[in-house]
Amino acid sequence: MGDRYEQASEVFHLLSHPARLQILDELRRDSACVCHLEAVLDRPQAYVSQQLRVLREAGVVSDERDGLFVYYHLVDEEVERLLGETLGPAGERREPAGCPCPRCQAE
Amino acid sequence: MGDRYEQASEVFHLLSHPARLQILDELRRDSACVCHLEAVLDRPQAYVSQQLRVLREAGVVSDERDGLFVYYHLVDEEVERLLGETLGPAGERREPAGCPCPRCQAE
DNA sequence: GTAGTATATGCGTATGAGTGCATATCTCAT
DNA sequence: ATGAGATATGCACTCATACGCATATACTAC
Repeated sequence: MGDRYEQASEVFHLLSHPARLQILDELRRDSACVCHLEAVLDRPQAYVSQQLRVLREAGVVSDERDGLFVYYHLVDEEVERLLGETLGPAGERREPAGCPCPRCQAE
Repeated sequence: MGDRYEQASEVFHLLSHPARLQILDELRRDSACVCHLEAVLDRPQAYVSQQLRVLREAGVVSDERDGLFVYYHLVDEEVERLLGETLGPAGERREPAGCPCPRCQAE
């Protein structure tokens, strides 16, 4: 079937967006809560949540609640390889100022 | 700068489209004329030409005229690697019925 | 020149994606 | 139960994109 290309194009569509790309790049370093991503991207919380929803519904990230915070993980290996191909190896985890989650507070 | 993600997302955007993806997949097997792609995709000529323009203006394919026919080549190595990553190794070149170019006519 | 074939371009339209904003939901603490 | 912080959802608006179609251009043969 030709919808092999349909399927593949959907994966690329997820990556064809700067904010989503940055989120995924951050998540491949380490899982992170929404407030962490909000601080790194410097975008409103609702905006980050919406992009996370797109990624979640596509199945490339998973969410895990811990008290007030929700931690997101990158779970798609193909996406991880594609990120490595175009962005190079994952960098260091950054601890942005203004993120209240316990992980970022433990400087 | 953060527009590293901007740049990368543009590459992914090109690939986030079934028809363009199929064109690029065909071109990584071998260069091909428009009528070849038109036959493989089973789409109107104008449609194929428009997608080729997008790819050409993005610099991932080049065009080379030979008489009546224009042959397109895949020239972007990163795109070639990304295609290999998600579509697997390139398959055999197909010679579709209904393509008048000399290459396809030499069965 | 004309005719015919291959390819490119321009334009109109409709559908969907991206984004902002208000608000709802969940959880914990008091 | 109330309040506060973290996250999710719903809705509306705008703008880009995909696509179809008519037409223009480029080349060849006669």
